[in-house]
Amino acid sequence: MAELPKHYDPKAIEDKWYSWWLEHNSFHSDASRGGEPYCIVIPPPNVTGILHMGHALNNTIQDVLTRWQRMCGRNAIWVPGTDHAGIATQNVVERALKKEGKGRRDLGREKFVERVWQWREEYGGTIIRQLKKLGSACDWQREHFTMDADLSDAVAEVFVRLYDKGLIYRGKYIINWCPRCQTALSDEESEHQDTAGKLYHLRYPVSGVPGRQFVVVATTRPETMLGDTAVAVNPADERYRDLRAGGTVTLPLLNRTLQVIADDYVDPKFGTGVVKVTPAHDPNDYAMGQRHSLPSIDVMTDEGLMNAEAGPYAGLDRFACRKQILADLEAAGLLEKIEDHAHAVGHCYRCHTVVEPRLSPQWFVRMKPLAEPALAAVVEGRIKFTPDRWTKVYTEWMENIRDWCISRQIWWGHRIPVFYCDACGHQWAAKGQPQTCVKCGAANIRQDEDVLDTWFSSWLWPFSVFGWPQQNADLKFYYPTQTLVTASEILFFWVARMIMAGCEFMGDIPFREVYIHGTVRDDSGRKMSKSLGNSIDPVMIIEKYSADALRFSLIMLTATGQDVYISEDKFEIGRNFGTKIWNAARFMQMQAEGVPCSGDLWSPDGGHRPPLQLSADDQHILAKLNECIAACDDNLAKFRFNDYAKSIYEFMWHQFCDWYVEYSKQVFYGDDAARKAIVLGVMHHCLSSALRLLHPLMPFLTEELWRGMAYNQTNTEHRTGDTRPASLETILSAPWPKAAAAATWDAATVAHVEARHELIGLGRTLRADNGVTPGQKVDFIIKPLAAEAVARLEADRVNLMSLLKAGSLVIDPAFAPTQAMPSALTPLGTLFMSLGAVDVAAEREKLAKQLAEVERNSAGVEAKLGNANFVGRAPAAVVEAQRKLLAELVEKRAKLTQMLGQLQG
RNA sequence: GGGCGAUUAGCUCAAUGGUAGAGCACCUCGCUUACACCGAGGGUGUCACAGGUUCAAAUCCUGUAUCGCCCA
Repeated sequence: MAELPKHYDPKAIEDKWYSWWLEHNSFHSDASRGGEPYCIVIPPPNVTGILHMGHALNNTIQDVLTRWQRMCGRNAIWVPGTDHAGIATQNVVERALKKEGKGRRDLGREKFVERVWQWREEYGGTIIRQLKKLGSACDWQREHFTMDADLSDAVAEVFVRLYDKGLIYRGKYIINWCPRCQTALSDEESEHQDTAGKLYHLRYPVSGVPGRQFVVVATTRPETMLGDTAVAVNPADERYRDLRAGGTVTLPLLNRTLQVIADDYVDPKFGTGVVKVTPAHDPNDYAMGQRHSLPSIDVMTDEGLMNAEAGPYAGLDRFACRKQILADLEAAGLLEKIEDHAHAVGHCYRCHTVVEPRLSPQWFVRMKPLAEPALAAVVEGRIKFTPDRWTKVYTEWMENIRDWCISRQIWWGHRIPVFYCDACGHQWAAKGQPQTCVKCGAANIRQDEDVLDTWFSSWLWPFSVFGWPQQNADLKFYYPTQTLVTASEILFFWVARMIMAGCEFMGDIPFREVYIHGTVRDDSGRKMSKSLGNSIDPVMIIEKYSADALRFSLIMLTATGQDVYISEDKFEIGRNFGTKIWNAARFMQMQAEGVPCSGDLWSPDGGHRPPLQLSADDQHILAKLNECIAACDDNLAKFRFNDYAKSIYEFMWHQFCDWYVEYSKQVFYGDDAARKAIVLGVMHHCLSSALRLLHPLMPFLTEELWRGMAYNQTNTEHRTGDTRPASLETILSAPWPKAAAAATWDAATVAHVEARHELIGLGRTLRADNGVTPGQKVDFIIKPLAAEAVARLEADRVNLMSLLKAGSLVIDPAFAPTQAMPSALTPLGTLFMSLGAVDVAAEREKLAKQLAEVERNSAGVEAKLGNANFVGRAPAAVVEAQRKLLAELVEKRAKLTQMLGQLQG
């Protein structure tokens, strides 16, 4: 191939390979191919969505898992799609209509829904395009949308089943109402925000009780007083015995007579011990209303304006009404006081409008019976959460689960499949579009106006995407799926409900493991959000740094399950790493000219062919590669993605580039052709393995180099146990490297190389400490520790001289310095640096400092070993390690003392 | 009010009872024919605080403080 350019240019490459993968259907999985399935279903992003960093992280993780498992030989599939995001999408289209001066009611239901579909056709593909930019290896042939006909059929099927089972009911309850979206929300969709509010103490006039002119009630929402139908006290509260005996309490402003009730719910210690009761606007008050048969008066309209029940306040906005009421009460001398009061106020999760608790007829799912098996699945360990702490959060929620409000007063979504007969009053649920009443046959039937919560389709996702309720081969093969990757925000919304749906409709869990990652935050810890203006656009990062860099950096920074703090400069990590690998490959390419070696000389079981003479450094890098493979396997299996990224980073950058490439230069600059071929072979083995290990994380760069280095033609490894035809054409289907079973290296040799690296490091420190510039050559002498080290060090001579930039190197067991020389104790012996003039005082100071350190350490170890309890109770291996350490320290101490003595003399 | 996290180098985080580490940032030197998106060298951290368990605690237990999240 042509020589690689000096800098990796991802722009030219990422789109090219993604198109190639799509053209060759590389991401497609087919159940009929068999094998062991590995399946992930994507958390479907909103069709209105645009990619943010949370998506980037979430989808990178799924992509890593899918690509990894595919390379391991499993029949891996990642099923993509979007959800119809009922409220959000309707909002978007309504905003567009508003610009035309129209509302949805001007169009009518049918035309409006048409208009939404139109919008979806035009703009709904944005996030999918962005996922592709990111490199997501989704099986796009199986892309689904929750409003598609087959998924809609699943929704209707589920509704009818639950309805017929009595698990869906309609009733008038207090629900969370968003006056802006004009629909009910589920409890989960009402987000509580801590708010610095006020507690208003209101005086309600009392008559018929001697000595009592009024009672004082406290409220955070004074406007709801217009709907009060009672005041309540605790039955044990002696203070209000007189009031309960027969007084009359009048609601100010409206002059309504209020009942006085006694209920255990009332906390005598809160405020005055008297509370106002507004059954139509507060869940607790509603419960009291039920217990005491109180009337409920709804005082607001759908828009959050006061209605006719509010008398003179009718037509006012609820917050304007609050102001007016306070002013009027004040004027009447009925406002006792206002206190600061911090409380949590519900906000609409879509538009952030303050939610109004309101009595309203809605559809609900009875959750208890569904929750039981779903709870058991997790408690019994059939589904495992990572990190484990989410198990408890899940358990708590499931044990205290409340019924799910599933009806929404919007038009975009699955219309509730309940029909009413106006002739006989019959009500029933059915799929399709019945024309007549199933009971009396009358034709004047109508369908419920409401649509279902979007999550009512999402909770079916793990099986609806495979065609359920149809029973087919896909469903059988892929379900249950393996891994679900998600953020904690939707644990209740989605994860818990999917488990319930899986258990109920499939009779089996939807996935075996759930990995919950953290939230992406800016570098000062704030959640990234459009309104804060602190979000970093992943697409911009891809443009600037490449998708590979975005992916690598994000994963590198994400500690398991912890939140991620990012700023733009963090993406340099991935970009720089990509360039580093690119240049290592370039170096190999330059050296390969005229060297008769290409491709991979190793088979996956660790044996190499033909038999090769491996140098100490060859063995060392192979051992490090083996460690790296094992670390990647282990970390990926445990969802420790950052450690997986770090394993490859450390291997490629520090082991391969810093040491092995530097070692190889001596071989390539020499004239031993056989040695060159072996070194090049080792390098190819390392690079082709590392590229595969890295592929799940940096798919584009690794594909480019896989082919650029011709591994698609020369790599001879074959996957074992894979049902697919072995293909090396794309790295995507190349076999995952295997840690060698039988080592091809000698442990003592590997340890020697480690020790030599340490020696070189110490030598470089000597140079730097003594002001020797990097280019300047200087003479070194090694006094080896043991006789056996001499031969090894002699063999290392060229390498040592090169890496130490030595003018000369003497290896002499009998060496005794005749003058002051900078020196260092290394694991292989004492290293001396020969300089004309030496700052003796500075050298002594340095040695004295080292000696003090060694003495401090050895004293500590000696104390430990002198402690009978330690020797008696600590594990033998720990004690042994301490003994060995002490021996080393003692020897070091002797050496340092001797060297200090020599300096003195 | 209840629950869950976090608190380790300037920043972001590892260390899973046995001598506290990495990346980034920063400083010094170097454009040595893979790479300046680079190389070499440079870390004196009351492991938030206070008790306890243990031969041994950043790690386990109990409390306290601060910050964050979830649920009422």
